[in-house]
Amino acid sequence: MSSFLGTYNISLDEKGRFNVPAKFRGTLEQSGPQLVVCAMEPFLVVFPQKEWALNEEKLSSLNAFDIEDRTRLREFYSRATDCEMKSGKILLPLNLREIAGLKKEAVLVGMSKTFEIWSPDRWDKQEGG
Amino acid sequence: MSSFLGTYNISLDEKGRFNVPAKFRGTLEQSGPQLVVCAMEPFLVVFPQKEWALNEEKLSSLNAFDIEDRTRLREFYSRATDCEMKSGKILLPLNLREIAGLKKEAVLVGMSKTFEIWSPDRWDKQEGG
DNA sequence: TTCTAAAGTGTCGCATAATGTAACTATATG
DNA sequence: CATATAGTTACATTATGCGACACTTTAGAA
Repeated sequence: MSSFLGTYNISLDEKGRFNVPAKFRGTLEQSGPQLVVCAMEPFLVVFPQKEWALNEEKLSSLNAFDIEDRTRLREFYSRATDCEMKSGKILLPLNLREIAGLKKEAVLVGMSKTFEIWSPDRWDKQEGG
Repeated sequence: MSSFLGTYNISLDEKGRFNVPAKFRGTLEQSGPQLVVCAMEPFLVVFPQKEWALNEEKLSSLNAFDIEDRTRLREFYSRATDCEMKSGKILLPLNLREIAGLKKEAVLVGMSKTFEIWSPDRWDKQEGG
């Protein structure tokens, strides 16, 4: 077990926090409350700490002194935020909510090792299309 | 979690200091308050002491008798300044502020092991483009 | 040296944002 | 229905960012 599966409709409070669904909570707690949220264009991706570390390893092959490589690294890191689950909740920073077009409602989508956060209308669009 | 992530809008005081965001502060404190700030053309890069040392190692593989290598080394070292975080703040020397076009506002961009400092307009330009 | 201006440093308080707690509502389970 | 669990809202508490100000140090001129 312990992988993120399924789709959940959740709501954000006025500060941008949401309750982690009970089934996700168990999976998250296995790797500690630390996690990284990263904007990937139309949606957000939540990485548990370990999973993020694996990603960083892949990125470490890029050369920080090469302009193009550095730009790619920047795109990735600049839109990431480390946060943690506290009292069963995760706070999404304002800038990430804006990038993802999140207001009051959101859709969580399990992706096995990670899960995604969509705005409901974007989700419906890509579901329908 | 000890890596620099995310984007922060910060402001410089009249002396050119800025408050290090709380999340960066923890990461910085792990390697001591000592750090090196280095100009990399349109922006500045802040290296914690340890990370700077690793970089020096890499650069030491360059050949000091090769003109091009030597030029790269010179570019790198000549525009670096060592400074430190004091009372949670970092003072950016005037010459570096001028190189980066910094006035009152700035954008901090996490790059995992280091972070960058941009002037807001340059940052918007490279984001949009 | 002494004076003066400029640059660097520490601290405090306020406004705002982040966080924890608890109460309340909804949904599921038997 | 009664109970338990999950989800939501609201409010109290705490932390953070930032400006203001005072003090210290440095550098140069007289």
